[in-house]
Amino acid sequence: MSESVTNNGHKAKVRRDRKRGDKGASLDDVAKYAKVSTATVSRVLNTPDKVAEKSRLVVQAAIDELGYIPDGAARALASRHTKTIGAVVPTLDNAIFAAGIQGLQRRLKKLGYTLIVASHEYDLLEELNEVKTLLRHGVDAVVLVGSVHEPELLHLLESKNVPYVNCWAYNPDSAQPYIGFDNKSAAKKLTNYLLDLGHIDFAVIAGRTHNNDRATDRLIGIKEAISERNLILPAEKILERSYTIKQGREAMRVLLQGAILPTAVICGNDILALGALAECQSTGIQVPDEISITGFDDLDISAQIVPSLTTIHVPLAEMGEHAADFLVSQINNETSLLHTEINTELMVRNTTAKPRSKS
Amino acid sequence: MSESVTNNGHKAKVRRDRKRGDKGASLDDVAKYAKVSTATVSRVLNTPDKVAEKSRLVVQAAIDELGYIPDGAARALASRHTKTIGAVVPTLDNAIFAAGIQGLQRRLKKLGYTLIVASHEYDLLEELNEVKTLLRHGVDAVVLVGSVHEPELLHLLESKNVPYVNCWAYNPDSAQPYIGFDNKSAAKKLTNYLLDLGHIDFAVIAGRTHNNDRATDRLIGIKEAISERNLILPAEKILERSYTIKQGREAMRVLLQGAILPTAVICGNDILALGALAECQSTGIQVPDEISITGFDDLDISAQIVPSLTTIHVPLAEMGEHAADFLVSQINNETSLLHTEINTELMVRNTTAKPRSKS
DNA sequence: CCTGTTAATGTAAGCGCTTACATTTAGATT
DNA sequence: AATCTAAATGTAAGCGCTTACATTAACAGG
Repeated sequence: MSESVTNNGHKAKVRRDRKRGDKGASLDDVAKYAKVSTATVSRVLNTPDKVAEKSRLVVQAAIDELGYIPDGAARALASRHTKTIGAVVPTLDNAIFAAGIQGLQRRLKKLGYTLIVASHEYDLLEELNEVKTLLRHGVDAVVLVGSVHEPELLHLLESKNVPYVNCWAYNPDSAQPYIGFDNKSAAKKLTNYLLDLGHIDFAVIAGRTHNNDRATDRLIGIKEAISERNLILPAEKILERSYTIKQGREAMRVLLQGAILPTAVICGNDILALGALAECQSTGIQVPDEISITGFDDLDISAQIVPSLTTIHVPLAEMGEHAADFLVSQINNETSLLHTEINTELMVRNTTAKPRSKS
Repeated sequence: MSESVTNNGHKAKVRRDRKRGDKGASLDDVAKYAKVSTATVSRVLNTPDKVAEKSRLVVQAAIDELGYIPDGAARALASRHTKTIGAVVPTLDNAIFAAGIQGLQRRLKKLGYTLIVASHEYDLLEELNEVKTLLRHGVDAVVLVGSVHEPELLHLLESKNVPYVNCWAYNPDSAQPYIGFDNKSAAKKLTNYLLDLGHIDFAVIAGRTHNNDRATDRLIGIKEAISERNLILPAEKILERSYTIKQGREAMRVLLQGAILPTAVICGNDILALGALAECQSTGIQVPDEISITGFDDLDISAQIVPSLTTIHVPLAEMGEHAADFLVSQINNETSLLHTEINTELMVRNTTAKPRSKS
């Protein structure tokens, strides 16, 4: 007897740690329990209407009884899809991305998909890396932000046949899918409103435009609107800053030290505008009496703050939902519109007014 | 000839859509290309030091050449782990969660893990569902928010042997792992500061406490501090609101209509405080001269706004990083501290002052 | 030159599912 | 009752990896 112990001991040790048992039941277990084939169990999971009601009930009972949870990896390997979609955004720190993601996620959940979000901190190479990671995880589709990416990124996606869509921007002339809004024309709309009020002396606190088409387009829109009225926006009145309140304040501080004060300060987004506003408040500058300030994005806080912020409203949740629908239909090989424009709206509030009369 | 066309046509049609080819190269392809076995390729991917440098180079070249990207599903199925971690938070709309997630994600990325975030909108059943979804996707570990969950949730996690940790709260007496901060004592610290200033008439705009241990603990801390000074906080001076600026404003409006005005309004978080502040500003009430206001969380904006907000600072990124480390060490069966407290800090700023002198 | 030892590599058995195809069953039609 | 058709179910071959174990190579010591 004692001799066999050694051997058995060895055998027993083999493969003990990674056996089912700590994990739950498998589809096989369910099949046995319900006395049907694995195929039938799989069918009640995936195509219940192809199964007779009687056996569907038996199987369902077995599933509940055993607390069976399907193994996503096995399912993905066999079916070639993960029911997972990836999104790569610049950052989650900015509410504008968080809001879009929220809408995307909500819709995706309804459609039976899970979202994986990654951020690249405004680094295009990092964006590419994140997409590779997502691909490694087998995402069925990808949502991207804006139109500027590493060339390799789209090649990769296309060569792997993974659907994708660009969001937060809009370009109907592109061969790539877009679901978003026209940053340039929205910025133009805003600027024209200010021009119509009679403003002439502008300053801009723009977001960083490097590798950021949204920030770039907004700035272009502003410039275009101004030059179309034959007015001039001096280069030194255009400040580029990162999207933080602190930077917004700092930029406004710089502006207030200038020889000639602007009557209107157009900010790249609400965060910068909130910073600019705060700086005015702490310096005792009256907004909008002395200076008008505008934002872009319409954050929740923008409508509530005093004075409330004139800005551009963007229905981001809606955008996310459209993106979800688009991608899922792509996955299912259905046809869908390549370009969907989300409409922006100018929200006129209390940080803007006619320019102070020249004294 | 023409007769065979029919048959071939049929055969050819079978399995055309879902073959590799649209997908990239497989590990087998790499092995063939490099003239080594699949095992060797797998080893250079997972345990490169177990492979001779010579063949490692050859394999690496093959991988680059073919643009090989491993199939996560297959890898997960064979290895029993997905290199994926799930987080279920109440919402991403609240910057406090976004910030913690950011820290978590950053660290996880460094450790070679991918984060999947889900939100449950303060619905415990939904939280359970999300965890189930995560489990279906095979996450290796889960991060949870707070200490109140469906009982089934923890059973599930434990029965599947999936490591988890509660964050954004702290309970050293629990048998469950916690990485977070003590909401109650932080709130107490804040309240004591106000008491030390001489405040007597308090009002509280709390977050919804139902199923929310963080909001509950904060409220308890406030109450305790006040009653320890033998003062009274009337029930009608405690308002519960959702975490939105709008609700904060509305609550403050209610408070301002009361017969006897509070000299200090303690808010459940910065969002509510910002709303309360906005309402005061629009009503012409001076903060902090007439009313002191406090928040909790220390959002970026809170330090920049005018007047800047007195609040509790919480190093959320740090918390996320600790959570990442903890979970990964759990996955690797290393031992680690069950409880890690993240220290909060009282940020005294400009929305608080001594109470107005009674006239 | 042989043997022992270790390092490197290869072989092949799954991991837990899905699904094409085969088979059985049930129901309809004559 | 015999035949046909469609619905339900079963069988079993993978999906693309990892890894235990087997085999071979490399090299040291005698």
